[in-house]
Amino acid sequence: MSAAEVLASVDIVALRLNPESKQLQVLLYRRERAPHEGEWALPGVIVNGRTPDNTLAAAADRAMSEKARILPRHLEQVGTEGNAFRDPRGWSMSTYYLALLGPQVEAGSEQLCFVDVASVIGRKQVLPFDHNLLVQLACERLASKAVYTNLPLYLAPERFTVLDALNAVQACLGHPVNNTSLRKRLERMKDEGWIRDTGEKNFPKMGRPQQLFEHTPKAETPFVFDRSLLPERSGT
Amino acid sequence: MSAAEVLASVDIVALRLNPESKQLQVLLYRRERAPHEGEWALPGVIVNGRTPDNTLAAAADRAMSEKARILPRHLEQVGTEGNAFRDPRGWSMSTYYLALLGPQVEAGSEQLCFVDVASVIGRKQVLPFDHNLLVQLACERLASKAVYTNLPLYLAPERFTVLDALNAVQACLGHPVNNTSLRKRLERMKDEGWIRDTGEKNFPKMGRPQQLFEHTPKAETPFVFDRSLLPERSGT
DNA sequence: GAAATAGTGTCTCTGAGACATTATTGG
DNA sequence: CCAATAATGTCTCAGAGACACTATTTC
Repeated sequence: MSAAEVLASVDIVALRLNPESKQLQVLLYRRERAPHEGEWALPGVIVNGRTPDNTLAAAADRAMSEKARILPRHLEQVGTEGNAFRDPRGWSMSTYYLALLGPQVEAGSEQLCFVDVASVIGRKQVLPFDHNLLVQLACERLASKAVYTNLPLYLAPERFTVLDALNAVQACLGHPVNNTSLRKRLERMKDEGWIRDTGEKNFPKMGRPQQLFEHTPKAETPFVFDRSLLPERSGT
Repeated sequence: MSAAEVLASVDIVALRLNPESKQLQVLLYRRERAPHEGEWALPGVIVNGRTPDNTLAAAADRAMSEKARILPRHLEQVGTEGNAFRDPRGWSMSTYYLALLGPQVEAGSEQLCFVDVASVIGRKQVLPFDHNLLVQLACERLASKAVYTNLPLYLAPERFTVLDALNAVQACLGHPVNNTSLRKRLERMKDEGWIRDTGEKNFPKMGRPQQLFEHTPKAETPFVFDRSLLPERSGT
């Protein structure tokens, strides 16, 4: 049996919105074992018949609970990178997941930290293996889904304002989004029972108070809008 | 090294449009080895450090060329199923790809055949492992992309008519599509250089001849439309 | 009351979709 | 000429997007 096998892991790209900068950040875990012991990398677990997981999804859950100690609001498989070069131990594959966290989530441990996604994708922060690439691909998945689903709302506070939602969408897409369009989308989601107006208000330092909404997803699969928020068709 | 490893494979869900019925069909391969020797299953290859592939994508290419002996027009990774139950040999994973073929492609061998996707998804045709599920998930990926991209055109003949394109889109989506909308989409693709009017005509048995177009993709990534062909928002 | 910010209303534009009209073939 | 089918044009509708205007707070 051994001759037919390969090294496999599940890695998590867990994202949150930095409450101050409104930029996307990714959760990193300080590796306890070689290779790359002590370096910051994506949290993940090895999978095989000897680890406790019966499925890949269970392994992803275990990576979140054991390593990250955070229950994500959203978790989906993005893809699998497998090749002969990514791990010094030989041919290996990583099935990587996108996890979305609320902005109030803290690292809360010496083993964990959040770093800006931009610095990871821009290679200013270099991660071991091909983890820079995995972060980039997971963010691309998020961006493409943010165009036509409510996925960004999983990054907003539990009770959110229109501005919170706008910040989340813009962080995912990487470009500014029309305020009116977003309001109409929220209005539609409210009509369909996906968000609720709590009736309460948030009182900023200045200006009119903001309505507080609550995200009440009706299904595992995200809410789908039938038109996109694509920036513009550039004459490619 | 052996204790940390797992059985991994790449499997291909290769689809074509049946030229007569205009229904989606999936390519099957008669298994040469146990388990499930002699049964019809998805074509695939084992991956590990001893097989000749340096990457998963290379393994997918090898599965197409060695087993299916067909060069697909489009090939993309859909996901990875991994668990303790899907293979009698133990914990295993399959990274599965969606491949799109032209309608003129024939099985051309005793080892290969095409069967209707509907009978696979409906479990009238039972495949080994979890291959029924893999076919279903790949078709769902195709359907969701057909809503807002040109992916169905990879299933149409090289020189296609509007009706060919319509049949392809409808087969992917599983519901009827507005003729005017599709025409406008083709018009837009023509303006952007993604399809070309050959100037030639197809002469059916009766009626006005049909313009013949040619698909001339400008990139690996599909053409993206900014509104969907979703059937209607049902009051969920 | 002024500044600041949130929320509403209105208008335009684009593309989906329904449908009528015109065009081009074979019999 | 008629049947059959393709191609074109017209109108409606919904949602993105721009922007003016109104509302509600703090200082």
